[in-house]
Amino acid sequence: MFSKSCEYAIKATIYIAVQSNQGNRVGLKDIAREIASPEAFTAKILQQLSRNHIIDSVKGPNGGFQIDKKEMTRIKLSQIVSAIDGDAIFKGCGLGFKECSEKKPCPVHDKFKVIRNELKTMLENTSVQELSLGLANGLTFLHR
Amino acid sequence: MFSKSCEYAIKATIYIAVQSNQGNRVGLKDIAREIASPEAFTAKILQQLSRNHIIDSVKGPNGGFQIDKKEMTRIKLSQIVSAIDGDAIFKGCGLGFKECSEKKPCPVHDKFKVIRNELKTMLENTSVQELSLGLANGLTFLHR
DNA sequence: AAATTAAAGGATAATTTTGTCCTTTAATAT
DNA sequence: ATATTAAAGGACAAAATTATCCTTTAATTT
Repeated sequence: MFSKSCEYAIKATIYIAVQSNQGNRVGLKDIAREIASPEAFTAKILQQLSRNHIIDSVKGPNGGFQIDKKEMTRIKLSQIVSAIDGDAIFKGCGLGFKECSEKKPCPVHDKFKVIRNELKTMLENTSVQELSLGLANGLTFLHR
Repeated sequence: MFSKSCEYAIKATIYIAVQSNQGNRVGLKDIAREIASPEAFTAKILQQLSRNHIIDSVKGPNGGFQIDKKEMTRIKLSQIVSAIDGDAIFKGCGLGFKECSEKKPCPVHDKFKVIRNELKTMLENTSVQELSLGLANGLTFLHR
């Protein structure tokens, strides 16, 4: 569904959100350990998230990553997915056709459209804030 | 969403279905041309479909691929997807966790579950027969 | 200002997915 | 029986994704 990079991105963002809510800025090592991801690879992903203004990064001692509390409800899963995987999953054809539309649909177009739109809606309506709450409250988990 | 292999598999199966409904057995070259896929790569995929009893293959002169008409309504999209991509898309966690369950859910578990189940249901209830009709009737397309 | 800390970024490597080529096997037709 | 046809299968290659290592840049602390 999502690329590995995107999975890491979502996990990392949620973890950073939890920590930011507690007033903590977190470093790469911390994040990679917490979400069980390769450190250097995770660094690249965090860079992308930072460039896309999904997270903030601070260099130097006591540096690290954080998310502005006021922005946290604004950030939706869809933005993370778009930033890392692009928007093929929201807009793309189920069979990968470039030109697949209402007037020239592929065989699965109508059936696929329904699912794709529901996925899109779900991602657009799910905030990082919301997901971080479940994690902070111990209702959800980022590792086994 | 689906791998390239799986996209080819679905396209090929639908095309074979249309031809089988018209009493034609079709060869690899024909299929690859029609669905705009690399020939040798498509051959591998057709082998997998054949091994999984989704299509039948016949060697030698006038050989090729076909689908039993009586079986055609039985074959669902879900079987093609399972055969080629496995069942991660039906069962897997949205964030890729091995152990993600109701009692130990990942942060997106509840929201993702809904979409995944709808996708599963759609694929399980969509027959190749059904999709081949739209194509045969000129309502849907396998190329631009 | 100098030393230290941590992210940014470039280069490279491993793995997986996608794609190609060539030989073998099995069926049909002559 | 032999030749021909077309799928099956093995080995290999290219491309994309995932992952690692090392240097540079930008902060903070001393």
